[in-house]
Amino acid sequence: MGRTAIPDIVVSRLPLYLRAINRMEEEGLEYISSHELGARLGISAAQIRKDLSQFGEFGKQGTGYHIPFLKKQLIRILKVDRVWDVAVIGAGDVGSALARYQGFREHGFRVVMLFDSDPAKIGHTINDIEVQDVAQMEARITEAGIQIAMLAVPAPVAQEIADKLIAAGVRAILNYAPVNLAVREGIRVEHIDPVIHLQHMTYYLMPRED
Amino acid sequence: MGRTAIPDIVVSRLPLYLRAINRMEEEGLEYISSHELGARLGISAAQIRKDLSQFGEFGKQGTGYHIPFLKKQLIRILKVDRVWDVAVIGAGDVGSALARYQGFREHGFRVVMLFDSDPAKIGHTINDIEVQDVAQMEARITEAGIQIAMLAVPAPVAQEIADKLIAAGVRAILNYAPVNLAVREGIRVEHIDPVIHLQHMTYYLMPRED
DNA sequence: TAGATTGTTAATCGATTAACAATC
DNA sequence: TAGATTGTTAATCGATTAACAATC
Repeated sequence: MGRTAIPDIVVSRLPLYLRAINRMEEEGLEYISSHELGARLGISAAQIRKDLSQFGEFGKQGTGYHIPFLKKQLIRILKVDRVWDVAVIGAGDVGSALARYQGFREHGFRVVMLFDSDPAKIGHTINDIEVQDVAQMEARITEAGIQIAMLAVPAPVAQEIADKLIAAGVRAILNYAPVNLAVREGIRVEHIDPVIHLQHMTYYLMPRED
Repeated sequence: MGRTAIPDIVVSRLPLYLRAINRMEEEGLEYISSHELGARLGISAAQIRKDLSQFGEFGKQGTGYHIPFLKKQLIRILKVDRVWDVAVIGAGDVGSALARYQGFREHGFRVVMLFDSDPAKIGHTINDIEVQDVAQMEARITEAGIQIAMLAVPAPVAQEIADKLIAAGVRAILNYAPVNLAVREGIRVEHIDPVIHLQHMTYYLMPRED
């Protein structure tokens, strides 16, 4: 039993396909070929067909993919055909922006808790979400059964808080702190760090001569 | 002439190596082996040695890599041995957080301009950076010779503004808007979108049964 | 029907890993 | 010297692309 697992690199492209498909649906398109979708994403048509065929036969010869149908399939595959509750840790600039961001809801996510250690912030409300004391974090996340956290705390405390999140049952962490988190098998961590992206790009830039 | 170019996937790992090396230097470590560095990053020792050897011989048999020396080399290779001026477009939650972020400076970047279209924001100051009218953007970026921009504007206007940035001489865009930008050859674009990461992770999560 | 495009197989390409001589 | 670890080559592994029969 059990077909061989889908390569993670394939899974990592599905959200990009979904985002593009959403956009095309907004534009009023009804069908899209692998070629057109690939052109938008800078990916080959063959790769898109191969990726999608891992999950089923979603297209039709001659006409391509029906956009509403493909959208539905991608949403189901990525398990965002429900709303996932998310906790945000850290109510600084980044954490506040995440708590306020309106784009989560329509893509399967809802920020339901926000934690900080600063007494000046605790009790205040951001986008109708009360800032709670991080000391309560483990208990509150455990009782709510939250599986996803976004970590926007200072680098020196990120590992310690990540450990507590995992102890509380969190299994996926989107980490905004510029540190590599050590986590046990089975815990997903992804990283957002603008400096990493900028340094990647400067490799290719030429210094201005002035 | 011209050796074959370094694969981009190798370049993309260098900032991660640099971040880890910075951390180790802070911890007071002096030497690091490819094995230890790999363990921290979840990368094989062989890959680290192979990656670094693309740029020179930075290690020593028996002892590994001298941390301050390797740091210096990575900084040079990534061209962050200078300070790059960066423009931020959009003074909403994300743009403001970027303008305030203190972590850029020590890694080679400095936010020097901030633009928005909202008259209520123009003229105000965020972290000593004046919010300027986006109508002035092209002129101001051109005259300052800025090559790097972070784009934190609403999705519907992102492409249009990206086109103007490129016309103004920008060659690297860190795009926070959830759209795929179409850019000509030679322009670097990288993407930060929390929804993409969250949807990647939910693929692997099991729904709570409750 | 003719044209277009899928899903899939085989070929190609590129990246990672294993292994080890060189050497600190 | 003995032990450790590099840089590099060859082997392996996996991902991407090309090609095409099937079919809408």
